[in-house]
Amino acid sequence: MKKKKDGSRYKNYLFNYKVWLSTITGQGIIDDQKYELLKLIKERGSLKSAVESAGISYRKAWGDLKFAEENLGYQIITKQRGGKDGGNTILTEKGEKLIEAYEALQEKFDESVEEAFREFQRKLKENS
Amino acid sequence: MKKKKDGSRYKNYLFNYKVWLSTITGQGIIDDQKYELLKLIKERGSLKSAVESAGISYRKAWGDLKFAEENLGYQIITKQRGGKDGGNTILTEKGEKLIEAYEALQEKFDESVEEAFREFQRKLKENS
DNA sequence: TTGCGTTTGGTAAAACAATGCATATCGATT
DNA sequence: AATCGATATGCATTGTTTTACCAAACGCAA
Repeated sequence: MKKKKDGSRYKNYLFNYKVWLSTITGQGIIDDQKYELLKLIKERGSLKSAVESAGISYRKAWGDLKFAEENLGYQIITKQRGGKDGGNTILTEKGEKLIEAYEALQEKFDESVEEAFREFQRKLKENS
Repeated sequence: MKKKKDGSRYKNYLFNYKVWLSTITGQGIIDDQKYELLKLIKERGSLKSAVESAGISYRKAWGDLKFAEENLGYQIITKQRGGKDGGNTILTEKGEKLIEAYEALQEKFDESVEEAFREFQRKLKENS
């Protein structure tokens, strides 16, 4: 337990949650990291640029996206090799829908998290 | 997309979520696995017996519990070495409170998950 | 037709996490 | 005091995940 400057106290830990899609065997398909990656692809137009901005390896991001598409059963990005800029990657309609839906999902969870956490804290302190 | 015997269709992926406590640097303190471990300790009275039942290594479970206590700032178990049975591990009051509160947390989340997932699916299919 | 920058994809290395093993400690019971 | 079974903990080994590196394919533009 630490004390902040304003005198209020807070536990030295954080409350976390995560929502994601996986295969039936548990391998991740879409999670927060991939959502961020897709957003970067959308705003930058290339996977290379996106991973550099996100600070993750191209190899992994590329493999993850491939795996995600294989398991979702549809394309979320369209990729082009060659051309004046060397190539590019953009989101498909479905890709856009996916990040929108995922975003809404996160928000929905966020709403209940605050309350759930408070209830958790309160329950912990019950007559102790 | 697969088709079930009754003709209904379902996506070939699962919806997952997880809630847990972590340090401010992201290291896990209490999650579902540790919750299960604590429940086993409660019903079996020893860490050794609990890990054998859970199928995880004693080394890790022991380290995890130590880390959890250090970061929560209080004891969740009391351990005894020696004695007629060689030793034992039981939950403290606070340990009991913790698993109760965590359980309630899970339940609270479970409630909203179903609905959130349905909404997610619906949103994905919007005019597509 | 050569160059450029990106996607594609294989593979080795590195980083990280979990397990196994060994050994010590403890304390009620015999 | 000797025993016994569980806790305590360091360290080597194994296992898994991520990164690094490389070479090739691609196609527009100069």
